[in-house]
Amino acid sequence: MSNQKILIVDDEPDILEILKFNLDKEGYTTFIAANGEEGIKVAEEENPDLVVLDIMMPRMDGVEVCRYLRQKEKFNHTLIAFLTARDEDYSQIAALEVGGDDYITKPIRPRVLISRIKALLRRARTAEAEELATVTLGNLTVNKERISVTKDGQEIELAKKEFELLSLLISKPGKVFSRDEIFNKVWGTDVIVGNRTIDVHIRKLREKIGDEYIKTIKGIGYKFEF
Amino acid sequence: MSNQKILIVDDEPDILEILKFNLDKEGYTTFIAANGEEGIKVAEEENPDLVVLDIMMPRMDGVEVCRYLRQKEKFNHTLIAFLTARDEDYSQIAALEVGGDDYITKPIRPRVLISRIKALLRRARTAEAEELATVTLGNLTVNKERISVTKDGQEIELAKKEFELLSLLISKPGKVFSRDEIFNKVWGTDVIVGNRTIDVHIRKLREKIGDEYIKTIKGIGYKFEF
DNA sequence: ACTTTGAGTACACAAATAATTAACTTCCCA
DNA sequence: TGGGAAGTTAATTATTTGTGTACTCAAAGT
Repeated sequence: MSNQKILIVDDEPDILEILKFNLDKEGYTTFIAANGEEGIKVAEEENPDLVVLDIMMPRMDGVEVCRYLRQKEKFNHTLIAFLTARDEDYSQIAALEVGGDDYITKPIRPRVLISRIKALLRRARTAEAEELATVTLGNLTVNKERISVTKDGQEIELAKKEFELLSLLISKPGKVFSRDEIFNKVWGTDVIVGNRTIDVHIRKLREKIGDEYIKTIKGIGYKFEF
Repeated sequence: MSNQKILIVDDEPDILEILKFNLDKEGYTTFIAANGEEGIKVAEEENPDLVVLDIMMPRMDGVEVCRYLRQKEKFNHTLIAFLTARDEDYSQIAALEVGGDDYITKPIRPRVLISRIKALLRRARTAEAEELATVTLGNLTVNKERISVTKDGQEIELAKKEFELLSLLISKPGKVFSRDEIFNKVWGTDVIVGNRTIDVHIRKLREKIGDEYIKTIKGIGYKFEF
């Protein structure tokens, strides 16, 4: 999962060079741009995972570039880090207001920069992995990795069968699962249980997450509905 | 881990002599060079841990030397400190841009210089190794290199298996690790142990670090939660 | 070489919690 | 309105985990 793309935008060639050199060496694919407009152009083309923006640039400064990028759907998950001279209080505030993920003060120490960048990307990567293991329907969130269900931010504890049952139903919201189907998927074909068993589990689920989600289709089965 | 090598590059023989004298006395192995080219030559030969570079030197100045060194893979982890006359603002900026780790203003006070250098070397030694090997969650800190766990600053001694188990769980806080997963990751696939073994280790861990961190997900496994 | 110590594991039983069943009741809808 | 399907509840059973104790083995200390 390496080979992540980083775009650096700065008007000082020296800095561009140093950063690119260091980041390339760390195994990242690095792009550079000497001003805001060019930065946006490259970003559009390359879809970097991280954009490092100098705040102070002639014509179009970093904050503006950031604002532009943040506006676009496709840069929603792009990380943005600002480079700012120490004590430029205003810049830092503006930078964070406009949706920056980090700011790094100049003078730059390559070593520090690298570790900051690594941390940023690492955090983003785990956050993303989490997102993938997660299904959200309305105010209910099911996380298969944590084996947990959250309702309005409140964690709800479910027993194993309850969780499996809910996972099944929520995997295709709106679809009606017949009792047989539920038996096969949750209990497996070789276990035989009484026919009230499902009901009891459904009831426990409803007790915990609320009655409004699981709907009974009489004579057929159940469906999850938001 | 003492006996670190320091290279000093300066065109003033007096300074070289004073610095070498002081650094030798501190137990460092000190090399000297009177100009940029020589500095590079010695650096290539001796692979010093720290290079102290005078910025103002005839022919090849400190910044150029630094740039050259930084370009080379083998000097990646070499610390570079600049010597600069006070108020040479430009130099300081260029120096740090080019990848310097510190700059020290002249006139030099040996005592101050030594402590700066010590601090630099200490930071480099610890920061780099430690930073990557350390995970902190709430008031628990796990250091994979030192195989130690700290709770509220108090070190807790863990046996190897206990430590491995904790490391695994803490590597993805919140994620539930199934018993199988734990067996595979901690014990390996080729060892077969009784099925109460995990429990016993979990209990010992909880005994040592407190019950509030490791949560049982019945029927599935365990997770670390802060 | 002999003891001591402690990690790691196994085992047996207790405790906790989950799953299932049984016995009802209630709810739809023909 | 009557009968089957689903809901409810408590009781029962099954499963899983926790815990004390004991054994083995290897490392450390003497």
